[in-house]
Amino acid sequence: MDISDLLKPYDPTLNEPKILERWQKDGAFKPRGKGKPFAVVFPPANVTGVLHLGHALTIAIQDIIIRFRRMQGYDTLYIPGTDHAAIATQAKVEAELYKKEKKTRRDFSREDFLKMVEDYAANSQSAILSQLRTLGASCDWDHLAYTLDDKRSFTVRTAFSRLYKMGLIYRGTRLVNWDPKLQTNVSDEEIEWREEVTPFYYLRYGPFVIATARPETKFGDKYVVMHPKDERYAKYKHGQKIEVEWINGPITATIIKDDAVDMEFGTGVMTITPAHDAADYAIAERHSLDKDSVIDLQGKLLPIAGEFAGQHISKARQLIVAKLESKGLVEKIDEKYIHRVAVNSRGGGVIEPQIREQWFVGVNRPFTLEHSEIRGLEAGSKITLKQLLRHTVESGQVKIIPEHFAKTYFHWIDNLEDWCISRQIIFGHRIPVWYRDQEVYCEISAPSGDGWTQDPDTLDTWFSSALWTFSTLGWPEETPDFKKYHPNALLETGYDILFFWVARMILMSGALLGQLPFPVVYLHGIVRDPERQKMSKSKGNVIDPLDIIKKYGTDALRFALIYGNSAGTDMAFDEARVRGMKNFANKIWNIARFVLTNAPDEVSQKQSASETEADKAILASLETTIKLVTQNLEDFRFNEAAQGIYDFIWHELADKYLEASKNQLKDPSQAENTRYLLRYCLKACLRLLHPFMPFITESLAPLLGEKNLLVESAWPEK
RNA sequence: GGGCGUUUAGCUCAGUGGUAGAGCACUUCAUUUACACUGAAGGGGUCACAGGUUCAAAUCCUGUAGCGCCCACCA
Repeated sequence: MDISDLLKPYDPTLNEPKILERWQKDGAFKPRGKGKPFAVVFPPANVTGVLHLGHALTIAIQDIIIRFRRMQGYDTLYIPGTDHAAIATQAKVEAELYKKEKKTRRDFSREDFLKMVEDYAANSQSAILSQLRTLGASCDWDHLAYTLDDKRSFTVRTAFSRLYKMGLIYRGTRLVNWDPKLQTNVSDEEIEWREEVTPFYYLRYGPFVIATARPETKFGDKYVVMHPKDERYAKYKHGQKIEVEWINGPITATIIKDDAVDMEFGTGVMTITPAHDAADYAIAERHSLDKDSVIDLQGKLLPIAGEFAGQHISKARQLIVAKLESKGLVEKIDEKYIHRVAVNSRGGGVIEPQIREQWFVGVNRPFTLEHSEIRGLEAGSKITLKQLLRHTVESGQVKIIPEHFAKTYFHWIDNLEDWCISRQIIFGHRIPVWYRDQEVYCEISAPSGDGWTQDPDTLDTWFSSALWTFSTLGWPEETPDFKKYHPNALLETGYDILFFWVARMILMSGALLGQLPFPVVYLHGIVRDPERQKMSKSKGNVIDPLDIIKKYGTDALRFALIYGNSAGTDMAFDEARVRGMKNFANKIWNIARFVLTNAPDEVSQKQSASETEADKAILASLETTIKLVTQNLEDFRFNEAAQGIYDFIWHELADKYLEASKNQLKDPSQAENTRYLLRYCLKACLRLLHPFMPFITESLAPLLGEKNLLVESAWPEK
């Protein structure tokens, strides 16, 4: 390429693919093997679909950091990867299957269905990787990882069995969030609450009136609960038994006094359904009450419902209310009650809590930290995961940016319950536990001998992504990669997965390695649509980064996402801003045309005697800009770094110095030094701008005599 | 119910103690001589409101209001 190729205006769509090829051919993103290690993982993208603008922001920030540090001489490693996203992916395939062929997963064998999900995941993965490249992510593709590939699966089994032996993973029976649609349970974090207007029934229950939004669950209600201090019911004693006429005839009810009851709400009296409601379950636990199931795993009523047994709860409600009315048990109905319904946010159905035996990570169980590089936690000390999670952030060893998210993090820890990690879906890591009669065997691989059966459940997808900072580096092998790049240099991700992912990485790294996964967490905000709505397929407001790139180029998109956005703050996506940044790219292109036309060859520096005021001013301004950009990048203020380089290039170099140079070039005593400075400033700008706009800078660099790829060049010092 | 954030120019947002900023939009001039995806000049804000601290507050403190998010077992 030479100056005649600098057609006008700048066309990123022609230019960017060529640059991608050059980086690719050169292996430019591999760690150089010398310098201080600096590793960053790309948050493994779900193979449920393609990348969105949020990923583009992630890549823009991470790639700026990586390119900046690489130029500074660090041994950078940027690890790309994808996440199998267990439930979300399986739900998606099931939904498409039903839409296309009206079939469900139960119409196929486990193997055949799994094959379909895996094909879907593989397709999606190749699309994602191509997008990562298009967005300019300078990842080392040799380190590509997938949460469900063989190496990662081995890491997962190792982690599971070690945590099991440490007493941190246990099997327990308790109330879990059951999704009857997907036939699996999900963790508390995966639940989304939706408000719904529903009738609220006031029912006569012996001498009391109880209120409920869900009469279909009330068959087994044999405990009636009230607050111990409620004067209205003082004459009833805890444990007292009374006979009441109920849906299917008389039952014996027991009075329970518990201060969980809100005296102000409803009538101040309630009956409980411990097997299908978390609050009721907690009361039943406190008083050792029976927890009879009323609903089966498909959402149908059990024999306890008498004549209604076998009916689906969604259909049974009206019939039950009709019967209650015929028996005169309905006091009144409030038609406008607002009820909160729990829904599986991973494409599932309405949650129906069920008592089930599941696998948990116990966050309050003391364990011995065998090895520790975490300050304040001695090797051999006994702590709980909760304490570990709190300590790492509280002690400042994991610094969260912006700082206020640390408060959110602590708040979450304080309310944290054991993490339910087993799922009843088939796409994911099979739990490495085998049973034979009463024997339980937990190891990395199956036991020898006959008669063993493996636990049919799979793991929560976040279990494998929690290991990501080291599963990608070869752990449990003590690989050179692992020794060099763990802890990672920092973690960069969206604040929306602080609990799902960030906290659990701290947990796994601490418990298994006695290390922090990273010293810094930089959280970015959510990219919203121009009306500030969250983008989602169902709303139809998703903006595809590839469409934007086609119109304005990757450089412009990256710069627009960075410019004017601060850590942890949501942004409303504004196409006009991207257009503005495309203009900026064009500006640089034209600066280069001017410089190359007027100073086509390398010039050596003239002595300062011939320096003009403009010369001095531009050099001083360049020096300030280098300091400013460097400092802001080191302090994670990407927006200010971007603004600094933008202002210098456009308003100092172009608007002032280029204009001044037009006269200076006519003066023989100044011409040579001016040519030198034009080239010098532009070259410095290309380097400073490279992390932000890697494509246009890389393509201009050779025209100015840069011998090496800009990716591999040194960061400007002065 | 608990927690967190936010309110700055028409729009989208930076700015955290020292004379109010950017991008887009707008007005006037310049008409192609690196760039019209341009240049020069300019208009536009009592920085939500009320108190307080300070020589000095958009910035720190207290309170109020609007908006938003997260967490939570009101049946």
